[in-house]
Amino acid sequence: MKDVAALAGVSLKTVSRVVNREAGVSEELAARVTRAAEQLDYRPNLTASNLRRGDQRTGTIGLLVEDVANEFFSSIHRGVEEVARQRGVAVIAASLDRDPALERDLVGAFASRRVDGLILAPTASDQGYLTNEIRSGWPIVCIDRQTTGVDTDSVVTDNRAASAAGVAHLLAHGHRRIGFIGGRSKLATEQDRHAGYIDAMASAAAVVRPHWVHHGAQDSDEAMVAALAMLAWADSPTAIFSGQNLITMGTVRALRELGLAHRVALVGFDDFALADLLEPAITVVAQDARAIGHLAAELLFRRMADPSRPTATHVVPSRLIPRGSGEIRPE
Amino acid sequence: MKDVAALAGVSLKTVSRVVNREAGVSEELAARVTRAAEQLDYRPNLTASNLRRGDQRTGTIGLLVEDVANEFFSSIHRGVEEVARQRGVAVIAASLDRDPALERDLVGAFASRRVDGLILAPTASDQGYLTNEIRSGWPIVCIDRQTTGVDTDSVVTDNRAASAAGVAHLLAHGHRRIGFIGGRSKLATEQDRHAGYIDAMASAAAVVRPHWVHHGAQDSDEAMVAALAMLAWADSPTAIFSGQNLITMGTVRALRELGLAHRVALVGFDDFALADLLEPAITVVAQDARAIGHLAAELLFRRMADPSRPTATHVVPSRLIPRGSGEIRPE
DNA sequence: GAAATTAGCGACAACGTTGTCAGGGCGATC
DNA sequence: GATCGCCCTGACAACGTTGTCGCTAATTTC
Repeated sequence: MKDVAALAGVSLKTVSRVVNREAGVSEELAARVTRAAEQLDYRPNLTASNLRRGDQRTGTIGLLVEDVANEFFSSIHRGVEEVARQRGVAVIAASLDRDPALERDLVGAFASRRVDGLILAPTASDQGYLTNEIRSGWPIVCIDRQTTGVDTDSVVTDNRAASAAGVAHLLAHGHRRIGFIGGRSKLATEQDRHAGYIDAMASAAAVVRPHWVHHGAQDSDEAMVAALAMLAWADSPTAIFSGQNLITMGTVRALRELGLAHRVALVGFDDFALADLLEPAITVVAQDARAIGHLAAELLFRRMADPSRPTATHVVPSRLIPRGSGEIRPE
Repeated sequence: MKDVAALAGVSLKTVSRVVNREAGVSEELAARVTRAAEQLDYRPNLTASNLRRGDQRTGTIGLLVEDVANEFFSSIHRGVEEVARQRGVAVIAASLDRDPALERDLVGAFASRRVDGLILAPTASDQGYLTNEIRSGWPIVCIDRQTTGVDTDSVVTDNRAASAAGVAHLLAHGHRRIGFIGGRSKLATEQDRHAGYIDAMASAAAVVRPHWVHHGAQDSDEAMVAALAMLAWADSPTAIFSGQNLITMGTVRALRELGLAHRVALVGFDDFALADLLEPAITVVAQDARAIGHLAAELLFRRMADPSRPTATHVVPSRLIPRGSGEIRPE
């Protein structure tokens, strides 16, 4: 900028005015400055600008999710990005890998970077460490799971009801022996989905045997192993409800391996690409990930504009998409 | 920081020293400062720090890809993130949606943010606009496609050879009438994959009819329409080679719809989740997206450390994974 | 015991930008 | 012809840090 000012023969401030399109610069001067800037290939330094500017905005928001490569979260990312782009705001994303310590570290790192706001899919069991940040007015929106211990805006699915609906669908097709395969049981989403399963089973007066329930499947492979084990019992389930997209995929693998894909029913939480092309096609309880991203970002910007507005929890609808695997009847 | 200094009764510089763990502060003082910082919930301002620091590093790198929600690119993102995290560097990602104007805009935006380096999957047909940035020493690594018009490090697949191998696989299984469905023909990747198709056909002296070749499928749906049209001809192809993951999915849909999934062979470029669970399972020419992300990030950091090193193009291997759809023989 | 070294700390300037305010020029008004 | 007001423009300080250097007091060295 100094160089531009020198080349155009004007003061720093005038260059600043031209760059920011402020009123009050004669056309002639503005043209001269613009020419000089182009000639020197000048790029304004946004970080310095943000430092000096009153509002302290960095034009950056943070997004912390379980894994940016997971279809569900990458779709959320996309949704967030779309809203942010309209406002010229950049998105920094990172993966937490269900590691609570990492969550705290990355939140700290984002705070140091002064991101203007944070969209967080919490993985730690308690977000008490956020208390100070929130009190200081740092805008935070939680997605997928709610925070515990602090009060933030959040965008969630009614996991319990959605899960109960999925299980009820299986019950309605005549199943009584229904298994549940879930992820890390410390996560609230996980617990809610399990609770929904229990709810549905209870309201149908269906018995739940311990070996029909598996918690803690971390990925597709672990889910497959769990499903294989579950299906090895003499009184094995005639239907399975799986708590998450990767788990559903693992379960499909297990059913295939055992040649049971057309005999054991399956309903999965979360939709995924190609679910409709599998044989049988997979019935799922679907969340609209991109819409979640949109909404979360909108809420974040609304809170940034007005930090004092009361926090709210938005429950986005989920819907059951029957495709075949969930409509298999018990033999 | 001022407040911390005041509370601890020391100078700003001392606080700075403690925060950065510089030597030369007595234990007692350091403890006092640390306590004060905690009490005030102080977070260092990284942007100010970077501004002042000599090296002008923001601890941020940019990643520009076609779509962060596309499995191929989100896996790359993940790979980049893993390398960046080790160094305490954050990743800003954005989607270009194959829009050249957007590419220029976002590159400019990232330049203004002073990201320390850029990983770019080019979508514009010419990156001449980058000349100045590169000359000024801005580290850039290109992935997926090479830049044209400027000289950068790049990480690419040998699209032409890989594509030829895929088509040769079909030829080896007795096919002569092989179709090609590709994406936007302006993209270099696209052209190379098409060229590979032509190469393989030519070296087998197989005829290529114009209506067996479709360019410009932008998404899964368009690919499906193209495949349906292609398969409607009297001399329709007995096998199809598809140029990208979304296109493969659309083609699968078309084959299903026509009841040809087990009669028309299919080999796709790019692997995707569940490809092995489809019926038939889909034979693909697979790139290791995460490895591409790793390598690109490593190269970027190497260039950041030594801007003068000569640029190089790294060709990552791709491999053909036979799964069933590519081994169907013509009737 | 004096000189030299070292450890510990602070004052000040600077990074690249913008907000504030003051000043110069010029036409309009009385 | 003096005064007022307006339009441009520039000087300066400030944003939150850290690099440089200088100062004091304690420790070591001869």
